[in-house]
Amino acid sequence: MKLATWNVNGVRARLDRAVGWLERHAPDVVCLQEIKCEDDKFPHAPFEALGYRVVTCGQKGFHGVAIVARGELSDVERGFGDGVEDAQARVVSATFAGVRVVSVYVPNGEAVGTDKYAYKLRWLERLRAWVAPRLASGPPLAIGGDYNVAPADLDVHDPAAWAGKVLCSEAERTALARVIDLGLVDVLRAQHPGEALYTWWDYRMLGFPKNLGMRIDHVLASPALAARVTAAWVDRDERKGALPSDHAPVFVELADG
DNA sequence: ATGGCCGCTATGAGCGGA
Repeated sequence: MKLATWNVNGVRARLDRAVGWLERHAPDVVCLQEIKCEDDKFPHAPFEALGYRVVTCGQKGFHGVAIVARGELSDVERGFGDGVEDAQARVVSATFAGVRVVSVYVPNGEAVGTDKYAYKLRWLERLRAWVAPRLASGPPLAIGGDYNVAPADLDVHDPAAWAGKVLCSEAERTALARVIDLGLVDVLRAQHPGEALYTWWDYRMLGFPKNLGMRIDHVLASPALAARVTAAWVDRDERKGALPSDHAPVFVELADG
């Protein structure tokens, strides 16, 4: 099974690229982030024409996540269901081919010390609380998404410049580590230890040509699923050319379970 | 060349992203 996660930065604005990308790579299941539309505005027809089904958790204008798969998506869950009042659409889950697939869009956090930063840290704690019981029992988990956290300095093109800043601060790294330390595996890092790999490059300042990137998009897998990983890579080619997203997709290849 | 922000909105300027 080929799984991918991609912050598409507007599924309508990126429709041609997204369709071409699906045709070329034929992933079995994709976690999308920043669809930037309400559920009924998602362009279902071109996805269905390629044989995909789509579940969304969207909102107007901002954020929004989806799962796209070549087959049935069951037990769809939108949000955390934790009783917290939260108008932002940032998580959707569904079971596909025996795997609990989760698409997450962790808040950006704006800057350390802001209200949005505090919301980000709370959100990561809510994610931890959501994951814990689902890791203890149930189908294997694949949590793909834009986590907006570079886990280590290796994941940052200029660690000194970014030290203590949003995406790299200790509190964010600790909050993400608390999720991972439940027993998940950062699949891309596990497949490429010690290698500087990035998934996002700023549109400004020649970020991509100069490779001024960060690794903030991750696939976290439960142990049983991590054991099935045969390869993981960043699709840097998708960041090239006309009108790209500022994020590149991450692919994971899984052996049959 | 992999190129100088982009997508969104009760748009046409301002906000948010990371």
